[in-house]
Amino acid sequence: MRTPFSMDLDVSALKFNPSYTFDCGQAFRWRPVDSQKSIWVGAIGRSVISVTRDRVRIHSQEVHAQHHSDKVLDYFTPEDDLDSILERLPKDEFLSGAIREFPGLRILTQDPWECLVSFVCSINKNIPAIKLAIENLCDRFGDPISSDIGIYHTFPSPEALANAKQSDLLSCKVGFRWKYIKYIAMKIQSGELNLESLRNLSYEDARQAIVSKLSGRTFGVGPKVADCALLFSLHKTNAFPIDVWMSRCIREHYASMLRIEKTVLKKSLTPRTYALLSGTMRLHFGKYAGYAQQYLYMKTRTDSLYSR
DNA sequence: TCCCAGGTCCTAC
DNA sequence: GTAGGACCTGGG
Repeated sequence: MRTPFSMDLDVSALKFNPSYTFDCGQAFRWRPVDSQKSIWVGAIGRSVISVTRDRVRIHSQEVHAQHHSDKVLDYFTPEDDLDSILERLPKDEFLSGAIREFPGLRILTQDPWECLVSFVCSINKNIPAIKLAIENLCDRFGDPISSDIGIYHTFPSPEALANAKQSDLLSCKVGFRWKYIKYIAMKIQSGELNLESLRNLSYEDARQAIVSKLSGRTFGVGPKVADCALLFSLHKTNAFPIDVWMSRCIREHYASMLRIEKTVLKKSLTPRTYALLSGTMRLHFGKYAGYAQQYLYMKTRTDSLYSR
């Protein structure tokens, strides 16, 4: 019987808000464990993690978890100085409101494989259903990790999903996405696509590498899913994913400012339209466009909930 | 019971 | 190039 091990990291300097950061749709496995949403629990790599505003606690039965502490800290993107990033963004009334409303929203640096598969699961699903499917995959195909606060599961390895049977994937409620997940897992397992190797590439080059390997026939990685993986795991901060919410946001707040023809926004989001909108927003917001996107996303969604 | 969901693929023009 | 439909399934 191994002794439960835990250690704390002080993250007060990051000035981050767990609720906004974990609930803004960039990650799907974090859960609040109290009604005030002040403590959140999830897994990073092979460690169970609990998080508050000021500290990150690593719970483990594996002593080598000590060596994970750097990796755990990296997940919270400590190199990003939130104040100066937000300061640098070109302000308008809507973005300023979003930043005031959601202080401490940070962009995480997730595992790229986990992030990519998670966003493939997001295709044509609502957020509760996305969370359910991902949790099912982890329970079914991940490794159990025990801790003093309970048993969790790692995110499945590429090998586990590459070798998974169709029926077992379907039992996780991933639906038609099962074949996308399996094919992507096979590409990673074979080494044909190495996501980690894209870390040092520019946004454009990393994007090209993903799209050339995974876009098109049966792979399920279109421009939106690719941009989410680039922003939320490979930390290409100039990526600007366009989804239905962002289309609405642009139509209502940026179309006239950025001289985007309204007819463009009425049409279905073709690859060309996507490239035009995303490119315009990247040009406008610059190096940290992805941060702007997250704040705008939160604000647009929240405003919509209140106006229902 | 029916519609919709942080999209993508396929087919027909 | 692009519009229109299909797609698994759970939530509202």
